[in-house]
Amino acid sequence: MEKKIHASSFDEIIDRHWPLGVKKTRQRIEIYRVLYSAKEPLSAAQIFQALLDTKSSESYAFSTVYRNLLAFEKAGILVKNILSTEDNALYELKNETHRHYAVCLKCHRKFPISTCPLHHIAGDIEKTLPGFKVTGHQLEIYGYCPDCADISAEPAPVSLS
Amino acid sequence: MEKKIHASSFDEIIDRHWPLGVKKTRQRIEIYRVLYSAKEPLSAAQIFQALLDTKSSESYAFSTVYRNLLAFEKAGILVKNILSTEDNALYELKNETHRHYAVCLKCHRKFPISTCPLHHIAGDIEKTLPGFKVTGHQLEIYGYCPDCADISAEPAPVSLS
DNA sequence: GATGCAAATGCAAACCATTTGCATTTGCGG
DNA sequence: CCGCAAATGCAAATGGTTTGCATTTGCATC
Repeated sequence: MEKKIHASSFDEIIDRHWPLGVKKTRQRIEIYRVLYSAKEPLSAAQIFQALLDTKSSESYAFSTVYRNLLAFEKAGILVKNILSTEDNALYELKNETHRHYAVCLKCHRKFPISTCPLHHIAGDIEKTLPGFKVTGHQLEIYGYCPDCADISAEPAPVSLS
Repeated sequence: MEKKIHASSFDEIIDRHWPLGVKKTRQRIEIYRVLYSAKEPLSAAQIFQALLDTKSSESYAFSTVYRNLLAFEKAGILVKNILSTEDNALYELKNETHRHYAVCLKCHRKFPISTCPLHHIAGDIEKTLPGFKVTGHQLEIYGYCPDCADISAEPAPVSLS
């Protein structure tokens, strides 16, 4: 595009990624901004809080956050995760590289892992479930992160798997 | 009561699998029985209903089901799953072989798949997150089962991944 | 067997993330 | 600049899960 002397970074990003058929509102843009700058999946509450923090002068409703997360999900630019360790859903933009996380059962931090094992199972599914059309998947690894593994006083591991 | 000659199958199973330190109550045994005879992960509501169906003469409280599912989980004989497609948790006994499921986004049926890809990633995690102690994992495949894939009128796929 | 006490149960109310109804505002095509 | 469908804010509803408390029950002990 002819643009660009240095041209605004975020507006361009928005323009490049904004899903077709989704109306651009102030609230949606801010929610997108929060998600975009997040380093890990966020809960609706975290997103709502972030909105208040950065633009405390403007108003936001919790329901708007939920409705727009759903809109983003339907538009295909967002993934909703539900982890066994959390009692609420986590949301993450989908544009960039596909990732899974290792979740610490103690501190609840999420560490991205680089590999995705879908290829390894795809063939098997073809065989075991002929006709099943795979559209997505979810994987989490549970355990204890280096920081929490040391302190051996682990409270009732509740080992999954 | 006096033992049988033919020694009942289920009592033996119970005895063999019952976790140490968990008090045996009528309700817990019945909950175990329901889980044991289930062919797929069940919700708390399904378990509760099954209790009423089989032993309608006796009383059961919803809270007892939840409390005992938690007790079983802590005792390490049960896994709690939260799928993105369901709005409630699903529970499954852990004794038998470790399994994952392919979940149909339309009819919500769960089809067990035979492979578990953990081995494939274990090495990678060692490398990427040295010191992370893996204790478990969760994986689901989403898509459309043969029955639902045919009927092409798929409502808003909401593709995960 | 009978007894006692901690643990388990039933019931109802509390919780809390998420959803929904409705009146008002806003984006955006004409 | 207008008009209307779509989006928002607010508050109330929803629904799965948890919790407080009085009562019952498993089980170890006598």
